[in-house]
Amino acid sequence: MKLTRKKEIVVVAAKLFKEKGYSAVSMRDIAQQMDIKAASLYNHIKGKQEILSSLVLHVAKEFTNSTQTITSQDGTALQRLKKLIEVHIDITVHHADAIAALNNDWMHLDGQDLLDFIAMRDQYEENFRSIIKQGIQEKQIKAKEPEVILFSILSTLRTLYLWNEKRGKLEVNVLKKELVSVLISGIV
Amino acid sequence: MKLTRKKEIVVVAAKLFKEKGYSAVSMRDIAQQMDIKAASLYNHIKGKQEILSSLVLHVAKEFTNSTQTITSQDGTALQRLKKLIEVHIDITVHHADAIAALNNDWMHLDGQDLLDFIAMRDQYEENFRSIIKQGIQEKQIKAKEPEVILFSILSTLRTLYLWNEKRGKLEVNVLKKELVSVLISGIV
DNA sequence: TAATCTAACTAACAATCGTTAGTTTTGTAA
DNA sequence: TTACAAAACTAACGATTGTTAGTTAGATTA
Repeated sequence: MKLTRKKEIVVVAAKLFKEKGYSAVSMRDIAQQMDIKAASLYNHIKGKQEILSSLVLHVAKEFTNSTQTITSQDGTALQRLKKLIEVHIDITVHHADAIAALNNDWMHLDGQDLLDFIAMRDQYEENFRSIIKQGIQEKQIKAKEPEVILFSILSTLRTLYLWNEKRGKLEVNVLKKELVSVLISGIV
Repeated sequence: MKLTRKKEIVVVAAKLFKEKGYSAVSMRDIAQQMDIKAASLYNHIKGKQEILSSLVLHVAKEFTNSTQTITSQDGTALQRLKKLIEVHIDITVHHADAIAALNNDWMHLDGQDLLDFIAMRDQYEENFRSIIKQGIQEKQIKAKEPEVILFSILSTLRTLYLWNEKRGKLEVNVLKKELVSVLISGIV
């Protein structure tokens, strides 16, 4: 497998992107972190853009697939919502750095990659929205503004990558249970 | 007042920073948006860093002051929490672009500005945390992991600047009421 | 009118950017 | 040992970066 070295670059780059953003990280920064020279990176990747798109599109696909699966399976809206939150937590825990790029650096994708990303993002959001609307229709969810509910839950899930570091001793299953409870039942 | 032109630069820059991030926006980009040349910007500002720090520190102070006021006034934890959410919405609506920089570009501050920002951010978070702990102690808030509650509410508020655009016809007072309800009482 | 100030300009700087070309080292298989 | 491929290297490129110096046009003040 030639994948080893390339993936290593992507992983190292992701960590740097998370701290300073795509534009503020130079190829020389990435190379230095790997104890090689910048030019050597080009033995393994086509360019800086490829690092970003590997990173972002891969995890975006994971989100889209998971969400699609949940939407296609049957279950009540709340069951689906719970599953959605749990899946989101799982992906976040395993790809925290990539999610930073997905949240903050997607606009630096170009050409078809950018279009693909936006399409996936829209589809993901639409799936989420339909579950909430289903819940309101079935009267499982209190009929508030669906967009406010969508926004609140999605914001929390998307920012989770930042808090996962501080999660500390909080075990993943505990986090899932707590977060599902807070997001669905509130805090009072 | 000589402030006029400088503030204009800061406002224009904020809008660009919001879309591409601080590092991806050049002085020439900012100048072009104002129909002048990059060098002319330096008649009004010391440099790129000053734009960022004006932007970020100003709104950071506003958050810190508001939070400090709420914490020092008396009231139940839930009353304070509600007030906190409302204040956050007000500031967001009036300074959406600055908040983008505060969320995404603060790490590009340097020297004392960076230290000041981090201090304010920590203080803000600590005030928030103490209100939640107060609520748990007074049994107004269900005793879950306080950090999970803090994280959930703060994430939603901090990302609000992104959704404010799409808010559309949703009036500010409606948004306040809905968001307070969703964040505190949940959605079921 | 003359002097001053404001805010724009042109031109250029040193540094850094992503990237390419060509070369050398290193590890593995015949 | 020889041959080959993988992966590193040096050197350099054209473009862009933030910024400075010196100048000029237009408005305000003395």
